[in-house]
Amino acid sequence: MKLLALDGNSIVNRAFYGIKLLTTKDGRYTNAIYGFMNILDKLLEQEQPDGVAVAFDLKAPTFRHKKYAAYKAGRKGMPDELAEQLPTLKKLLTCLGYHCLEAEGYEADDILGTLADAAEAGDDTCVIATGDRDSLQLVDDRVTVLLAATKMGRPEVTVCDKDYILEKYGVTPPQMIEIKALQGDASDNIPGVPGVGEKTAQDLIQRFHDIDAIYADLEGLDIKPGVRKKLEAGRESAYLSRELGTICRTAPVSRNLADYAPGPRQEEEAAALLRDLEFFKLLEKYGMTPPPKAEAREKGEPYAYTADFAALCAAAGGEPADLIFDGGAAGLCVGRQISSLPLPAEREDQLSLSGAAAEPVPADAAGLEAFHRLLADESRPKRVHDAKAFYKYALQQGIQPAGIVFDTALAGYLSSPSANSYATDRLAAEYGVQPPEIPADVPAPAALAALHSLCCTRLVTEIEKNGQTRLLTDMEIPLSRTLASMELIGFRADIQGIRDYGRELGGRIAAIEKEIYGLVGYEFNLNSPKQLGEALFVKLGLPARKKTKSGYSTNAEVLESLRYEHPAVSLLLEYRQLAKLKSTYCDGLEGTVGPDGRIHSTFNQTETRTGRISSTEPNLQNIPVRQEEGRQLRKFFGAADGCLLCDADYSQIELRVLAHMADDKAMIQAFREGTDIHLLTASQVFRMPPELITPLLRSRAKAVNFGIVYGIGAFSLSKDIGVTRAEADEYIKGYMATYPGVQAYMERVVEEAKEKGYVTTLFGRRRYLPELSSSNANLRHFGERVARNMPIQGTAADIIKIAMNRVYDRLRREELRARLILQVHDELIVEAPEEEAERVCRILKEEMEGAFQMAVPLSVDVHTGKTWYDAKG
DNA sequence: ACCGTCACG
DNA sequence: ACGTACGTGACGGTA
Repeated sequence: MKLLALDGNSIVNRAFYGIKLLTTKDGRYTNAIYGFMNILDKLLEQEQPDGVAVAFDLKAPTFRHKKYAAYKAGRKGMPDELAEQLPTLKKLLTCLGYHCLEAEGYEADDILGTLADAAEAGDDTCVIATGDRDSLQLVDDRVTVLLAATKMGRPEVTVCDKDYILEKYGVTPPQMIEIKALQGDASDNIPGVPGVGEKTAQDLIQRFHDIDAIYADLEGLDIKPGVRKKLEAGRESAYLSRELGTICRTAPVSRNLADYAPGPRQEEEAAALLRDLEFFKLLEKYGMTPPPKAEAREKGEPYAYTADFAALCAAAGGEPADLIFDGGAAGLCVGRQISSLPLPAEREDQLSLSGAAAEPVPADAAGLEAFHRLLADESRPKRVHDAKAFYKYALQQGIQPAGIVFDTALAGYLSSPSANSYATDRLAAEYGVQPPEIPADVPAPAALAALHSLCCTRLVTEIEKNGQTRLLTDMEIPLSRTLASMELIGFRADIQGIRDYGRELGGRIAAIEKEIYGLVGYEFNLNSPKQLGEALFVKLGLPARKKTKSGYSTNAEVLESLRYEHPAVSLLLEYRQLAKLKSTYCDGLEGTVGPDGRIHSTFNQTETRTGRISSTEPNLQNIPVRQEEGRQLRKFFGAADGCLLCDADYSQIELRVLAHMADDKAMIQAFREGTDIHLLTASQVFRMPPELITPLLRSRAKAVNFGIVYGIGAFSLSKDIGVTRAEADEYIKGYMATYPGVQAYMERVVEEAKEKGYVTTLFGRRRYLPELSSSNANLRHFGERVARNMPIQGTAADIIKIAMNRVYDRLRREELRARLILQVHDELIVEAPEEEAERVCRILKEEMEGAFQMAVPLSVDVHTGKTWYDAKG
C-alpha cells in the first residue's frame, strides 16, 4: 500500500501565492483551488499511489500545546481570498473520492505525522507532499517527503529521503527537531536559542546529536565560549522549542492506510462544482462533459446528420442557419439537421510549413455553390462563430456576404471581455449548454455546428439580458466585416527600403557596441539585462537606482538618470533605441510582407478588456512615431501607385468623452469654444493667466489630463513630470477644483462599480471588476483605477468602431475605390486613388466627427501623403 | 513560459 | 513598509 499524504494548508498556500488571482465571472476566487488540483494531478501521475489523504489544519480552543498556543497564534492568518476557497476545495476533493482529514486541535502536520507513523509501523509506504520543511523530521525508511519550493520564481520539487537529509544537514531525520530547537523558526514563532543560527545549530547537532547531550555537559563539550554563553541563557527556550517543533504522531485519524483508497466519485456533484468554478479543462479531463439531460432531448427531434450539404443549405431560411468553420470545413445546423462541407484550401495556406502541397479537397461543386448562395442571401439569417472569418472567406471568394445576425465569439466577448478563449466548447461549458447527443460517425464539423447552435440560443438570451444586443448587431458584427476587409487589403510596404534601413542600423549598432565594450573593458551580451547590470553597476560602479525581481533594473528611466555619470550610458541608450528598431521593426516587419508586397496584419476583435481592437503579426498599432529616428520607418509604409494615404485622427477623444460623461460644465465649455484644453488646465491649476503659461507648464497640465484618464496617483504623476509628490498632489487637487464635475463622476463611477461588480461604456460594453472586492489594497486600488479608466477608453473605442463602419459603408456606397486599411485607436488610414483623396478626406472628417453626438463636438484632423510619414500630421 | 524592456494610443 | 497610471504586442534572454 502506497499512501500519498498532502499537507493541504501548505500546498494550497503555495498554489494561492504562485498563481495570479483567478476568479469566476461573478467574482469568486478560484486560483488556489485551481493550483491545488494541478499539483494533485501531477503528484498522482508521478507517484501512482493506492491511497490519498489530504490533511488540513483545524485549530480549536483545545490546542495541542495549549500553554504555548500564543506562539502559534502569532502566525499570520490567511487572506480572505484564500480562506474563502478552502471549503470549496475540500468539497471538491471529497466529491472526487479523496479523503480530507482534519481533527480538532491538530494541525495538518500532526495528521501527516500520524500517517507516516502508521506507514512505518505497518508494511506501507508514505509519500508526504508539503511546502513545509518541518515535515522533514518524519522521513524514515518507508516515508519520503516531497518538498515543494519556489526557486527563482519557479516551482521546484525536492525528493527528501534519509540520504538526502544526511547529505544536506548531516543529521538523521529526528535530529531535524534538535536543530530546530536551537535554531528556532521565525515563521512558526519557535524561538530557539537566541543568537544561534542555521550553521551553529547544524554543527552542534552533527557533533553532539541532541540537545540533551549538549545540556548534559555544556561545560565539558568543545563549544566556543560565545556560543556556550548563548546556549546557557537559552536552555529553557531550547527545550520549549523542541516541544513546539515536534510533530505529534497520535492525531485521531485512522491508522489503517487501506481506508484511504479513493472512494467512488460523486460524478454529478463533482461536475457541478467544476462547472461552477469554471474549470472547464478539468471537467474535460475527468470526462465529465455530462450526457444530455432527458429534457434537452425531449425539446425536439434528435440531431440528424445529412450528407447532402447543398440540400440543407437550400432549406435554411425560416429559422437561422447556424454556421461554423472548423479546420478546413464548414459545419451547418438548421433546426435539428446537421451537415458539413470540406472547403477548398486558401491560397495563402498552400505555402504551409509541411512543404507538401495542400491535399486537393474533393470538390462538391453543388454544396459549395449552395453554401455561397446562403452566405450572400440577406433574407436568410445566419448565426456564426467568428464573423470576421466568414467575411474574409466570402470576400475572398468574391461573394458579398449578408444576413449574419449573430456571432457567438463576439457575444461571448461582450458578455465577458476578460475571458481568455471564446471557443465553442468553452462557451458551452461556461453557459451550461448541454452537449447534444450526436450519432457516432458524424463528421466533427457537423457535430460542432449542433453545439454552436445551442450556444447561439443561450447567448442570444444572455446578450439581450445584458442590454448588449444593439452593441453586437449594430457595432461589432458590422465591424467584423470592416476588419475582414482591412486584413485582406493590407498596407503596402517598401520591403527593400526596410531591408536597407535594417542594414544601416546594423552597421551603426555594431560600431556603438564596440565603443561600449571599449569603455567597459570587456565584451558581453548587451541584450542581456543580467550581464548589462553586472557591467554597469559592478564593473563601472554606477549607482543602482532600482531593482527588479531578478537583479538590477536597466530600463531607460534608470539609464537616463545615469546619463552623465559615465559615457557608456548614453551610448547604451542609443544602442537600445537602434537595436529595438532593427529587431522588432526592420527584421520583424520584413518577414511579414506578403507576396503582394503588402502587410496583412490580423486585427483581433475579442482581445482587449476595454473594447479596443488589437493588431498582431505584425502589430501595426505600435509603429514608432514619437522620435524622429524611428518615425523614419513610416516612410516605408506607403500608398499603392497612383494612390495617396488619407490619415485622420481624433483630437483628444478621451478627454472629450470624459467631459461628456462627467457632464463637467467647465470642460464642456472649453471644448465647445475650441479652447486649448491643456493650456486652460494649466492656467486654472497653476492659477496664472494663459499668456503666462510656459510650454513646460502646459506639458505638465497635459500630463495631469492624461493622469486623470488613467485614474491618477500623485506618486506616478510626480515621477512622470519630474516634480515632488507634494506638488503633484497640489496639481491634482487644483484639477479637481477646476473640474468638479470630473471629481464627482470619478467618485460615482467607482461607487457604482462596487455595487454592480462591473463598469460600462456609453454603449453598454462591460468590464467586470472582481478586484474591487479584494481585501488586498493594491489590487482593490487597481480595480478602482480601472473603473475610472475603462468607461472612458472603452467609450472612445466604441465611437471609433462606429466611425470605422460609417467610413467603410460610405466608401462603398459612393462607389469609391478607396479603402480603409488601418486603425490605430484614435486614427484611421484610408488608401485612396489620388483623384479620390480630397473627397475621402472630407468623408473621413464627416463620418468620424458625426459618429456620435455628445455634449462636446468631436474634432478630427486629416492629412494626406504618399507615405504614412508624410500623411501623419 | 516568463521577465524585462520598449514601441504605440 | 510597499508599490504606484490605463490599454496593448514583439523581441531577446533566461530558467
